[in-house]
Amino acid sequence: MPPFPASRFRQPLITWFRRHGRDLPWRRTRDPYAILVSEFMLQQTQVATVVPYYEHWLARFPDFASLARADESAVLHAWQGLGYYARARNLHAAAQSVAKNVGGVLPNDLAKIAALPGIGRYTAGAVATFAFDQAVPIVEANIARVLARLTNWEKPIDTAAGRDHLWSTASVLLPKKNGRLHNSALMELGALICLPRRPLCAQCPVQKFCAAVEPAALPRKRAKPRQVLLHESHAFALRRERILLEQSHARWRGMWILPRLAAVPPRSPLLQLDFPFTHHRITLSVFAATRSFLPNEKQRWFPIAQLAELPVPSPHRRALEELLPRQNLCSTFART
DNA sequence: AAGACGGGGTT
DNA sequence: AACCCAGTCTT
Repeated sequence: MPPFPASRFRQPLITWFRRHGRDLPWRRTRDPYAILVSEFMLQQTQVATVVPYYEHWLARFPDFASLARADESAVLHAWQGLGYYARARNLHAAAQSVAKNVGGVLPNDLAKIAALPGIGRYTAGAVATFAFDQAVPIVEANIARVLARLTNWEKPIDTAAGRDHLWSTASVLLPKKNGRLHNSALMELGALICLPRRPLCAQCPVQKFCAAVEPAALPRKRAKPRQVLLHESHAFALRRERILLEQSHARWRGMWILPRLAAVPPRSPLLQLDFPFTHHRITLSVFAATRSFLPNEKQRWFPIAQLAELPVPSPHRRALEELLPRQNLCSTFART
Protein backbone atom coordinates (compact mmCIF):
# COMPACT_ATOMS: atom_id res chain seq x y z
CA MET A 1 0.00 0.00 0.00
CA PRO A 2 1.26 3.50 -0.80
CA PRO A 3 1.66 5.82 2.19
CA PHE A 4 -1.40 7.88 2.98
CA PRO A 5 -1.08 11.35 1.38
CA ALA A 6 -1.53 13.15 4.70
CA SER A 7 -0.66 16.64 3.48
CA ARG A 8 -3.02 16.39 0.50
CA PHE A 9 -5.74 15.18 2.90
CA ARG A 10 -5.23 18.04 5.33
CA GLN A 11 -5.47 20.91 2.86
CA PRO A 12 -9.15 20.59 1.83
CA LEU A 13 -10.04 19.67 5.42
CA ILE A 14 -8.57 22.93 6.71
CA THR A 15 -10.20 24.95 3.96
CA TRP A 16 -13.55 23.40 4.80
CA PHE A 17 -13.08 24.07 8.51
CA ARG A 18 -12.18 27.74 8.03
CA ARG A 19 -15.45 28.18 6.16
CA HIS A 20 -17.83 25.93 8.10
CA GLY A 21 -16.37 25.49 11.59
CA ARG A 22 -18.67 26.57 14.42
CA ASP A 23 -17.97 29.55 16.63
CA LEU A 24 -17.88 27.76 19.99
CA PRO A 25 -17.11 29.64 23.22
CA TRP A 26 -13.97 27.61 24.00
CA ARG A 27 -12.62 28.29 20.50
CA ARG A 28 -12.58 32.03 21.26
CA THR A 29 -10.02 31.64 24.02
CA ARG A 30 -6.56 30.21 24.52
CA ASP A 31 -6.68 30.51 28.29
CA PRO A 32 -5.48 27.09 29.50
CA TYR A 33 -7.89 27.24 32.44
CA ALA A 34 -10.93 27.89 30.23
CA ILE A 35 -9.84 25.19 27.79
CA LEU A 36 -9.40 22.74 30.65
CA VAL A 37 -12.85 23.53 32.04
CA SER A 38 -14.41 22.98 28.61
CA GLU A 39 -12.62 19.66 28.12
CA PHE A 40 -13.73 18.32 31.50
CA MET A 41 -17.31 19.31 30.78
CA LEU A 42 -17.22 17.86 27.27
CA GLN A 43 -16.17 14.40 28.45
CA GLN A 44 -19.10 12.21 27.37
CA THR A 45 -21.33 15.27 27.15
CA GLN A 46 -22.63 17.03 24.06
CA VAL A 47 -21.67 20.55 23.05
CA ALA A 48 -25.16 22.03 23.37
CA THR A 49 -25.50 20.72 26.92
CA VAL A 50 -22.14 22.12 27.96
CA VAL A 51 -22.37 25.69 26.62
CA PRO A 52 -24.53 27.21 29.41
CA TYR A 53 -22.62 25.37 32.15
CA TYR A 54 -19.33 26.57 30.69
CA GLU A 55 -20.41 30.22 30.62
CA HIS A 56 -21.76 30.06 34.16
CA TRP A 57 -18.69 28.22 35.46
CA LEU A 58 -16.24 30.79 34.10
CA ALA A 59 -18.28 33.58 35.67
CA ARG A 60 -18.37 31.74 39.00
CA PHE A 61 -14.78 30.40 38.98
CA PRO A 62 -12.82 32.59 36.52
CA ASP A 63 -9.37 31.10 37.10
CA PHE A 64 -7.42 28.28 38.77
CA ALA A 65 -7.03 30.24 42.02
CA SER A 66 -10.74 30.90 42.48
CA LEU A 67 -11.63 27.29 41.77
CA ALA A 68 -8.85 26.01 44.02
CA ARG A 69 -10.15 27.88 47.06
CA ALA A 70 -13.84 27.03 46.49
CA ASP A 71 -15.71 24.54 48.69
CA GLU A 72 -16.45 21.16 47.14
CA SER A 73 -20.14 21.79 47.74
CA ALA A 74 -20.02 24.97 45.63
CA VAL A 75 -18.13 23.09 42.92
CA LEU A 76 -20.68 20.27 42.83
CA HIS A 77 -23.49 22.80 42.79
CA ALA A 78 -22.09 24.51 39.69
CA TRP A 79 -21.82 21.06 38.09
CA GLN A 80 -25.32 20.00 39.12
CA GLY A 81 -27.22 18.38 36.25
CA LEU A 82 -24.17 17.67 34.06
CA GLY A 83 -23.60 14.21 35.54
CA TYR A 84 -20.37 12.25 36.04
CA TYR A 85 -19.68 14.30 39.16
CA ALA A 86 -16.23 12.77 39.58
CA ARG A 87 -15.28 15.18 36.79
CA ALA A 88 -16.13 18.15 39.03
CA ARG A 89 -14.17 16.71 41.96
CA ASN A 90 -11.21 15.99 39.69
CA LEU A 91 -11.29 19.45 38.10
CA HIS A 92 -11.35 20.94 41.59
CA ALA A 93 -8.37 18.81 42.64
CA ALA A 94 -6.53 19.65 39.40
CA ALA A 95 -7.03 23.36 40.05
CA GLN A 96 -5.65 22.96 43.56
CA SER A 97 -2.64 21.17 42.13
CA VAL A 98 -2.04 23.85 39.51
CA ALA A 99 -2.51 26.64 42.07
CA LYS A 100 0.43 25.20 44.04
CA ASN A 101 2.73 25.57 41.01
CA VAL A 102 5.10 28.53 40.72
CA GLY A 103 2.95 31.28 39.20
CA GLY A 104 -0.13 29.10 39.48
CA VAL A 105 -0.03 28.18 35.80
CA LEU A 106 -0.83 24.98 33.94
CA PRO A 107 2.31 23.21 32.63
CA ASN A 108 2.50 23.10 28.84
CA ASP A 109 4.10 19.65 28.86
CA LEU A 110 1.87 16.76 27.79
CA ALA A 111 3.10 14.33 30.47
CA LYS A 112 2.67 16.88 33.23
CA ILE A 113 -0.84 17.72 32.08
CA ALA A 114 -1.70 14.02 31.94
CA ALA A 115 -0.53 13.59 35.53
CA LEU A 116 -3.38 15.77 36.83
CA PRO A 117 -6.46 14.00 38.21
CA GLY A 118 -9.26 13.33 35.74
CA ILE A 119 -7.01 13.88 32.74
CA GLY A 120 -6.39 10.93 30.45
CA ARG A 121 -4.83 10.61 27.04
CA TYR A 122 -7.52 12.55 25.21
CA THR A 123 -7.90 15.49 27.58
CA ALA A 124 -4.13 15.93 27.98
CA GLY A 125 -3.76 16.08 24.20
CA ALA A 126 -6.75 18.38 23.83
CA VAL A 127 -5.33 20.91 26.29
CA ALA A 128 -1.88 20.68 24.68
CA THR A 129 -3.29 21.27 21.22
CA PHE A 130 -6.09 23.77 21.93
CA ALA A 131 -4.39 25.85 24.61
CA PHE A 132 -0.76 25.56 23.47
CA ASP A 133 -1.16 24.72 19.77
CA GLN A 134 1.00 21.63 20.05
CA ALA A 135 0.98 19.02 17.27
CA VAL A 136 -0.17 16.03 19.33
CA PRO A 137 -2.81 13.51 18.27
CA ILE A 138 -6.21 13.42 19.91
CA VAL A 139 -8.98 10.86 19.51
CA GLU A 140 -12.49 11.34 20.90
CA ALA A 141 -15.87 10.19 19.62
CA ASN A 142 -15.94 12.45 16.53
CA ILE A 143 -12.40 11.78 15.39
CA ALA A 144 -12.79 8.07 16.16
CA ARG A 145 -15.75 7.91 13.79
CA VAL A 146 -13.94 9.85 11.06
CA LEU A 147 -10.82 7.69 11.28
CA ALA A 148 -12.68 4.37 11.48
CA ARG A 149 -14.45 5.27 8.25
CA LEU A 150 -11.47 6.85 6.54
CA THR A 151 -9.51 3.61 7.04
CA ASN A 152 -12.54 1.29 6.78
CA TRP A 153 -11.73 -0.23 10.18
CA GLU A 154 -14.39 -2.91 10.52
CA LYS A 155 -13.30 -4.36 13.86
CA PRO A 156 -14.57 -2.84 17.14
CA ILE A 157 -12.91 0.44 18.09
CA ASP A 158 -13.42 0.04 21.85
CA THR A 159 -10.73 -2.61 22.27
CA ALA A 160 -7.00 -2.31 22.73
CA ALA A 161 -6.41 -3.05 19.04
CA GLY A 162 -9.08 -0.58 17.95
CA ARG A 163 -7.70 2.19 20.14
CA ASP A 164 -4.14 1.52 18.92
CA HIS A 165 -5.32 1.77 15.34
CA LEU A 166 -7.16 5.06 15.88
CA TRP A 167 -4.35 6.76 17.77
CA SER A 168 -1.71 5.70 15.28
CA THR A 169 -3.92 6.85 12.39
CA ALA A 170 -4.34 10.21 14.13
CA SER A 171 -0.55 10.45 14.41
CA VAL A 172 -0.06 9.70 10.72
CA LEU A 173 -2.43 12.51 9.72
CA LEU A 174 -0.91 15.04 12.08
CA PRO A 175 1.02 18.02 10.64
CA LYS A 176 4.23 19.24 12.32
CA LYS A 177 2.71 22.67 12.89
CA ASN A 178 -0.77 24.10 13.44
CA GLY A 179 -1.91 21.23 15.63
CA ARG A 180 -4.86 23.21 16.95
CA LEU A 181 -6.25 23.97 13.51
CA HIS A 182 -5.81 20.40 12.28
CA ASN A 183 -7.33 18.73 15.32
CA SER A 184 -10.22 21.20 15.45
CA ALA A 185 -10.97 20.54 11.79
CA LEU A 186 -10.89 16.76 12.15
CA MET A 187 -13.20 16.92 15.16
CA GLU A 188 -15.54 19.33 13.44
CA LEU A 189 -15.77 17.08 10.39
CA GLY A 190 -17.06 14.33 12.66
CA ALA A 191 -19.51 16.69 14.35
CA LEU A 192 -20.98 18.27 11.19
CA ILE A 193 -20.41 15.93 8.21
CA CYS A 194 -19.27 12.47 9.28
CA LEU A 195 -22.42 11.96 11.38
CA PRO A 196 -23.13 8.75 13.32
CA ARG A 197 -26.21 7.50 11.46
CA ARG A 198 -26.41 9.38 8.20
CA PRO A 199 -23.03 10.75 7.16
CA LEU A 200 -23.22 13.61 4.63
CA CYS A 201 -20.61 12.10 2.31
CA ALA A 202 -21.69 14.23 -0.65
CA GLN A 203 -20.63 17.33 1.32
CA CYS A 204 -17.43 15.83 2.70
CA PRO A 205 -14.26 17.73 1.78
CA VAL A 206 -12.12 14.58 2.04
CA GLN A 207 -14.47 12.01 0.54
CA LYS A 208 -11.95 10.99 -2.12
CA PHE A 209 -9.57 9.83 0.63
CA CYS A 210 -12.20 7.75 2.41
CA ALA A 211 -11.98 3.95 2.24
CA ALA A 212 -15.33 3.25 3.91
CA VAL A 213 -17.46 0.73 2.02
CA GLU A 214 -20.53 1.29 4.18
CA PRO A 215 -19.75 4.38 6.27
CA ALA A 216 -23.04 4.38 8.18
CA ALA A 217 -22.17 0.93 9.58
CA LEU A 218 -18.93 2.24 11.14
CA PRO A 219 -17.53 2.45 13.69
CA ARG A 220 -18.42 -0.86 15.30
CA LYS A 221 -18.45 -1.27 19.06
CA ARG A 222 -18.56 -4.18 21.44
CA ALA A 223 -21.98 -5.34 22.54
CA LYS A 224 -23.30 -3.50 25.57
CA PRO A 225 -24.45 -5.41 28.67
CA ARG A 226 -28.18 -5.83 29.00
CA GLN A 227 -30.14 -3.39 31.11
CA VAL A 228 -30.54 -4.27 34.78
CA LEU A 229 -33.65 -3.21 36.69
CA LEU A 230 -33.21 -1.84 40.21
CA HIS A 231 -35.52 -0.44 42.87
CA GLU A 232 -34.51 2.13 45.44
CA SER A 233 -36.58 3.47 48.31
CA HIS A 234 -36.16 6.90 49.85
CA ALA A 235 -37.93 8.90 52.53
CA PHE A 236 -39.67 12.24 52.29
CA ALA A 237 -39.47 13.76 55.76
CA LEU A 238 -40.79 17.28 56.21
CA ARG A 239 -40.98 18.98 59.62
CA ARG A 240 -41.75 22.67 60.19
CA GLU A 241 -40.72 23.76 56.68
CA ARG A 242 -37.52 21.74 56.85
CA ILE A 243 -36.64 18.66 54.88
CA LEU A 244 -34.36 15.81 55.86
CA LEU A 245 -31.60 15.05 53.35
CA GLU A 246 -28.52 12.89 53.51
CA GLN A 247 -25.15 13.41 51.91
CA SER A 248 -24.37 10.58 49.52
CA HIS A 249 -21.20 8.61 50.05
CA ALA A 250 -21.76 6.42 47.04
CA ARG A 251 -22.94 7.16 43.52
CA TRP A 252 -23.41 10.88 44.05
CA ARG A 253 -20.65 11.36 46.58
CA GLY A 254 -20.87 14.75 48.26
CA MET A 255 -24.31 15.58 46.87
CA TRP A 256 -27.55 15.70 48.88
CA ILE A 257 -30.31 13.15 48.28
CA LEU A 258 -33.53 11.99 49.93
CA PRO A 259 -32.62 9.62 52.81
CA ARG A 260 -32.19 6.07 51.64
CA LEU A 261 -34.46 3.42 53.17
CA ALA A 262 -32.95 0.01 53.80
CA ALA A 263 -36.28 -1.76 53.35
CA VAL A 264 -39.36 -1.07 51.28
CA PRO A 265 -42.06 0.22 53.66
CA PRO A 266 -45.38 -1.69 53.70
CA ARG A 267 -47.38 1.18 52.17
CA SER A 268 -47.72 2.85 48.83
CA PRO A 269 -45.13 5.45 47.78
CA LEU A 270 -45.86 9.15 47.44
CA LEU A 271 -44.05 9.11 44.14
CA GLN A 272 -42.26 6.77 41.77
CA LEU A 273 -39.93 7.85 39.02
CA ASP A 274 -37.71 5.96 36.60
CA PHE A 275 -34.30 7.08 35.53
CA PRO A 276 -31.68 5.38 33.41
CA PHE A 277 -28.24 5.01 34.92
CA THR A 278 -25.42 3.59 32.80
CA HIS A 279 -26.83 0.16 31.93
CA HIS A 280 -29.30 0.17 34.84
CA ARG A 281 -32.87 1.31 34.92
CA ILE A 282 -33.66 2.50 38.43
CA THR A 283 -37.13 2.93 39.84
CA LEU A 284 -36.94 5.45 42.65
CA SER A 285 -39.79 5.21 45.16
CA VAL A 286 -40.33 7.95 47.71
CA PHE A 287 -42.27 7.18 50.88
CA ALA A 288 -43.66 9.53 53.50
CA ALA A 289 -41.46 9.28 56.58
CA THR A 290 -43.14 7.90 59.65
CA ARG A 291 -42.99 9.66 62.99
CA SER A 292 -40.39 7.18 64.19
CA PHE A 293 -37.88 8.30 61.60
CA LEU A 294 -34.57 8.95 63.33
CA PRO A 295 -31.92 11.02 61.52
CA ASN A 296 -28.40 9.61 61.54
CA GLU A 297 -25.07 11.41 61.34
CA LYS A 298 -25.04 11.68 57.51
CA GLN A 299 -28.40 13.42 57.57
CA ARG A 300 -29.42 17.03 58.15
CA TRP A 301 -32.59 19.07 58.24
CA PHE A 302 -32.54 21.88 55.68
CA PRO A 303 -34.91 24.83 55.38
CA ILE A 304 -36.81 24.51 52.10
CA ALA A 305 -35.48 27.93 51.09
CA GLN A 306 -31.93 26.61 51.29
CA LEU A 307 -32.48 23.74 48.85
CA ALA A 308 -31.64 25.81 45.79
CA GLU A 309 -28.08 26.27 47.07
CA LEU A 310 -27.43 22.56 47.65
CA PRO A 311 -25.97 20.17 45.07
CA VAL A 312 -28.74 17.64 44.36
CA PRO A 313 -28.56 15.08 41.51
CA SER A 314 -31.24 15.33 38.82
CA PRO A 315 -33.48 12.37 39.79
CA HIS A 316 -33.75 13.58 43.38
CA ARG A 317 -34.23 17.16 42.23
CA ARG A 318 -37.12 15.99 40.06
CA ALA A 319 -38.65 14.14 43.01
CA LEU A 320 -38.41 17.25 45.19
CA GLU A 321 -39.89 19.46 42.49
CA GLU A 322 -42.82 17.08 42.32
CA LEU A 323 -43.37 16.59 46.07
CA LEU A 324 -42.70 19.99 47.63
CA PRO A 325 -45.51 21.88 45.84
CA ARG A 326 -47.93 19.24 47.16
CA GLN A 327 -47.12 20.37 50.71
CA ASN A 328 -48.82 23.73 50.36
CA LEU A 329 -45.63 25.60 51.01
CA CYS A 330 -44.50 28.70 49.24
CA SER A 331 -41.56 26.83 47.79
CA THR A 332 -38.65 28.87 46.64
CA PHE A 333 -37.09 25.70 45.36
CA ALA A 334 -36.00 26.18 41.81
CA ARG A 335 -33.22 25.18 39.53
CA THR A 336 -30.63 27.92 39.43
C1' DA B 1 -10.30 -6.23 29.57
C1' DA B 2 -14.46 -4.99 31.79
C1' DG B 3 -17.36 -2.24 34.58
C1' DA B 4 -18.74 2.15 36.85
C1' DC B 5 -19.99 6.54 36.27
C1' DG B 6 -25.31 10.91 34.40
C1' DG B 7 -27.93 13.19 31.99
C1' DG B 8 -30.03 14.85 28.02
C1' DG B 9 -30.63 14.77 23.12
C1' DT B 10 -31.48 12.11 18.68
C1' DT B 11 -33.16 8.44 15.80
C1' DA C 1 -36.22 1.77 23.09
C1' DA C 2 -31.75 2.10 21.61
C1' DC C 3 -28.09 4.84 20.57
C1' DC C 4 -25.16 8.72 21.10
C1' DC C 5 -22.00 12.00 23.37
C1' DA C 6 -14.83 16.71 22.97
C1' DG C 7 -13.58 9.89 28.47
C1' DT C 8 -11.39 8.51 32.93
C1' DC C 9 -10.67 5.62 36.69
C1' DT C 10 -10.73 1.38 39.26
C1' DT C 11 -10.78 -3.59 39.41
